[in-house]
Amino acid sequence: MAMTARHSESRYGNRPTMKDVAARAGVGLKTVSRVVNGEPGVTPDTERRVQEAIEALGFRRNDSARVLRKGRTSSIGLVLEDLADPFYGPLSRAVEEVARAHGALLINGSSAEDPEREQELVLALCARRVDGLIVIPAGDDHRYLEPEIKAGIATVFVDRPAGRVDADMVLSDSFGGAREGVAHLVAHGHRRIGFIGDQPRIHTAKERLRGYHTAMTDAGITVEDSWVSLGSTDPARVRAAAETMLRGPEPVTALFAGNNRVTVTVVRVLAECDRRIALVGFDDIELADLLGITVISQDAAAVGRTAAEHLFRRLDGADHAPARVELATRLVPRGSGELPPAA
Amino acid sequence: MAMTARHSESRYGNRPTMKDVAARAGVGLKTVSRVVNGEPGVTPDTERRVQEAIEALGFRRNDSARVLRKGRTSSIGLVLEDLADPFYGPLSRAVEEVARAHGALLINGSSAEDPEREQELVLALCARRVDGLIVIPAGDDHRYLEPEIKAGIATVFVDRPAGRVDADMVLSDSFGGAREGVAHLVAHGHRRIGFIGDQPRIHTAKERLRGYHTAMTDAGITVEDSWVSLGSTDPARVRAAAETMLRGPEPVTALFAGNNRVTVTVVRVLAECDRRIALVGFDDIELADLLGITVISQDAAAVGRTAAEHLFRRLDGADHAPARVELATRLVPRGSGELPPAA
DNA sequence: CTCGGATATGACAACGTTGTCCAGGGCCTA
DNA sequence: TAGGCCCTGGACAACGTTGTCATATCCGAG
Repeated sequence: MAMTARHSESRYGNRPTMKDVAARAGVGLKTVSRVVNGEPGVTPDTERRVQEAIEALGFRRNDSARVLRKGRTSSIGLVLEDLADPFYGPLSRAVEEVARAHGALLINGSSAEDPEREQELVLALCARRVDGLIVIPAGDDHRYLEPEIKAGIATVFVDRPAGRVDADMVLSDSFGGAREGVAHLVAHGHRRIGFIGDQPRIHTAKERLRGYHTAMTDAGITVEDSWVSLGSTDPARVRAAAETMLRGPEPVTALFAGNNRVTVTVVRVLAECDRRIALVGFDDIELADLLGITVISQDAAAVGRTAAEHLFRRLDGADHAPARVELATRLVPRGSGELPPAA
Repeated sequence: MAMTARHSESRYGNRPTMKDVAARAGVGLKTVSRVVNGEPGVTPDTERRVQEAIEALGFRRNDSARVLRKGRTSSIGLVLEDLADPFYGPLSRAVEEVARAHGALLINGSSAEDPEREQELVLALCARRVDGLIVIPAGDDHRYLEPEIKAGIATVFVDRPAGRVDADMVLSDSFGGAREGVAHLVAHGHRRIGFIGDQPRIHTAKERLRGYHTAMTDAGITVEDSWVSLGSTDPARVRAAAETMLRGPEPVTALFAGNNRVTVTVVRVLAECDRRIALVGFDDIELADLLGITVISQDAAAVGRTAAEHLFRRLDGADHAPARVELATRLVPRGSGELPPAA
């Protein structure tokens, strides 16, 4: 007898509608709506009958229809680079918590750092009429969002600035953080300091590189080309870059890693290295305290929370000019950044 | 001149509809629909006119209305415990990739291990008529999902079995993994082995505890009550538990940590400890290789991918009885689990 | 020249909900 | 008892899209 079902011809597998509930309870359609939405003006007795019918039929309101009528989806979209990256998990969770406090659901998507995929995702979210968008840009041209923003989809850009579009942004102080980290190495006696970063088309990567250069210049050090490596954060490439810098007659005595993925690979390389090389990494990492890795820490959860709060302030009607918030980073000394230059 | 806007009275901030596009292009409503959906039967010339109108007005199809008509949302819901947990990031990302391959978006929510919040989230997703659901259960009674499942929302439970409901499940072999890990410690000469786990109402926690007991019994060891600690994974509690087990006249010589959060805290405690205590943890952790932590590893991405593939197979019409898949775990020896008992 | 048939297009209903508005009935007051 | 008011409940339109079906147009064959 384990057959039947699944040959239903109607959508939603024949879900009951308010009309069905109304028929069963012997009341009008609108009365069901009132009960479902907790609106006043229904006698306890009627309400009970309606509730029973709802229960019996397994009715659940169809939010698609509701949205169509009301014009608000109570959902926001978050487009980031990669949910699997330990930096974005807490960020996303923080956004979710704020959304929840405002009764909204969160739809997220990973752009995989691909501008085209970013656009595709963002526009899909717009088609669903999310109330707001939080975007960690992969591309650098967001003019495609102009009609959407004009049409009322509140948008906040995070971590990297929006391209060619005027909107709210929440950033971390990449420049200042990198500068501080490199200066920290300088203060511990290093002069030949390597920098391994992400692709320079990424804003944060560029800013961190700039921080590195500024700190070096401030210290009166001329940066040699071989000390800088930019490109993908693919472990193989980072490993090769690090090994190159550590070889040769004049190897670097310290490294600055441009983000968490770079740091992880560099730590692995250094673990196999006989000399003691100093290291400061951008972004904190779980267990970095136990490994004694000095980092420039940015609070991912705070970034997410700030962005989401901005977003909902907009949704609640805030009407000021687009703002740009920059969150400070924090140097967390744990040992690796305080090593003196190896002989 | 930076005023105006934002006083629009209509919903969606006055977004143009197909009707508007039709009027502007001088064609019928349905023709616009055809163009937007790439349906055949439109002259190139007409299509061009419609495209221009779309461009000029900044039209974007309203998917809410579309969903109402078509009955499919092309979105799936994922309810997990905490997106910020490094175990769930990759899992969620894997689900997203599969969804993307099927043209669906992913809505996720964190239950924070609260059954009530789980139910609230799940039902909100059902109200939005997600096509399918992937749930990492917080509660142990999912009968509330019965009407939804009956109504056609495909559901796959992950990591922990569903409560009192017949549905697809994708689990890791918690029992076998824990048993293997504890046996590994036994094989290295340990007999007084502590177990620190999560709340026993969580299925995986219970299974891992069972694996521990089985391995101990298999080795002919009688477990003392003081060797086992179950409860929240709050660092303070775990720390206290570990410290207690390591104190006293007959301290444990090895610890088995029930999940990644417990492991992290235990590693911290052991780092402050003068004796060398062996450790095996359930779940892998970033950089665990560098710290030499032996773990029972489960592939979060594989779990997510498997679950999502099951889900879409259902959505594509698979009609077999609910299946239960159990994924194997893998012991990864890295040093901490191979330490001999301290004197 | 006519007819069959393909092709392009539009009119209209329907999806399930909510907002507006009106009707009926009970109750209070004058 | 009439008049008015409040309270409850229902009929109906609208939200923006898609499916169905009818119509207009055009082509080629007979």
